[in-house]
Amino acid sequence: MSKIGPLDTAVSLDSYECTIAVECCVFGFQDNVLKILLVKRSIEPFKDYWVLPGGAMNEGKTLPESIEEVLSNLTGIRKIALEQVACYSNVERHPIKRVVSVSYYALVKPEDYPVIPKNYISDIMWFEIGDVPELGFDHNRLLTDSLSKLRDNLRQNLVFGELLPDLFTLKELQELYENILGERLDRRNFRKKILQMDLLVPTNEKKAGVKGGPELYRKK
Amino acid sequence: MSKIGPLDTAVSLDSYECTIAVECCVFGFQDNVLKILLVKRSIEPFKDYWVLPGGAMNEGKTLPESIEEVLSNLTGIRKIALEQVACYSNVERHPIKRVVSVSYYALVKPEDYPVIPKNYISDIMWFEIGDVPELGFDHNRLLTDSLSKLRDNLRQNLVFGELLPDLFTLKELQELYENILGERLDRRNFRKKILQMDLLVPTNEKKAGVKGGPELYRKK
DNA sequence: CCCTTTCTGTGTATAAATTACATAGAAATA
DNA sequence: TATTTCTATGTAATTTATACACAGAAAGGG
Repeated sequence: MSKIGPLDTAVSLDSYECTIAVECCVFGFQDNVLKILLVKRSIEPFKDYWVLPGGAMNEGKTLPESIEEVLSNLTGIRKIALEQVACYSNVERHPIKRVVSVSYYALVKPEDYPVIPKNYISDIMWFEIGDVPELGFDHNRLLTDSLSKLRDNLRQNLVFGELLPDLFTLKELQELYENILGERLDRRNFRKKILQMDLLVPTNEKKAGVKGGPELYRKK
Repeated sequence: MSKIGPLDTAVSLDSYECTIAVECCVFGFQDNVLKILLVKRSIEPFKDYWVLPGGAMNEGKTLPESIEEVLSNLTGIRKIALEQVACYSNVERHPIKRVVSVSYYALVKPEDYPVIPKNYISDIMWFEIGDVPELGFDHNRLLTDSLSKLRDNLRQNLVFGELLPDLFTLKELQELYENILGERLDRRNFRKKILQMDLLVPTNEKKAGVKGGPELYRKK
């Protein structure tokens, strides 16, 4: 019976316990640029470093629920679609204690959540994806992995969550794609491909204030 | 400063701790069928249920290291390529205590690991993927998710780990693909596609005992 | 030993998907 | 009202994926 010894650990009540944290890459699209929400730590370790918003999993809550709680406290963000990315378990990834982190990403509209302070010195801020500084812990790695997963998802489906307003032009959607994928796309081919996915509905409304008077679309 | 309260949990030393388990879908290919290694529990909860091999993460070990330890104890399997699949955190997924599980999959050659007992009543056994019974905990779900991920990976790259012997024919490889993907493939188109991936090397050796005398290949 | 069976190995024609590319019309601005 | 800058659209070329048939080699049976 010793063969199944290791299995018992799944039930034994004195097994090693450890803090589980959730970290979330909150992506937003604003001023035609993909942005990421970061928070600045006010305590050690990594005091004054920017990191991904996150925190410990709470007793009686799942990981997504814990994320929602963290984000809700920080920004008022709630009920957003979360995508699980990966789990990080390196022993020395937290300098003080053992922490295993599970990362998620979320896609939101920054303008829906007034977390952007007026001044530039702040403990919570949207960063352009190209301007992300060195982050605390292994969070640059988490961000890279989340972005990869987002790109993969975007290439396959048409998932852009809450990144755009309800009504948007095809050009705005294309610019979102170009921003996330980091490559330029042909306008006509993009329109063709997106429209034949049959996930958008034209509204017959025109966007004012823009030359050409582009048509507005909405998600089906 | 209350805004960043939740963040502090990542460092506070009295945060909620919880058991972290790793579970592994060990896939093998034998007798031309995709199989999965299951173990039978000898203790409650889910006594006498089959489950995925797994166990608690150990102090000072990463999750992959913990998996390797579990598998090494069970089967002598070691140093295998693991792919992380997902993390499961439902509160009631373990009936006795809170356990968060991270699942992985691995691809091995069953014949390398003599875990198959002579008789059919056993605590560790390879199951054909179509004959998997109702498993303990939420392990049917974990298995489904792992299989999906394996299929996705197989469709994109040429990843079949240790599922085949060092030397194999293209037909054997094709049958592996067909088994995992659950669909039939055209022989000529499959050969064309696989060969132009430039990941196999022909050996000029012929497989004996098979009509037609097919050529053996090896992974580059 | 020969005949039959069953496997291997190969190429081409067709369809589908992707890419490249240019012009005419509408709205804004000066 | 002239100019600018955007929108909207179709087709040809290329690449990729799919469908499909026959000749030769090895094994097995009589």
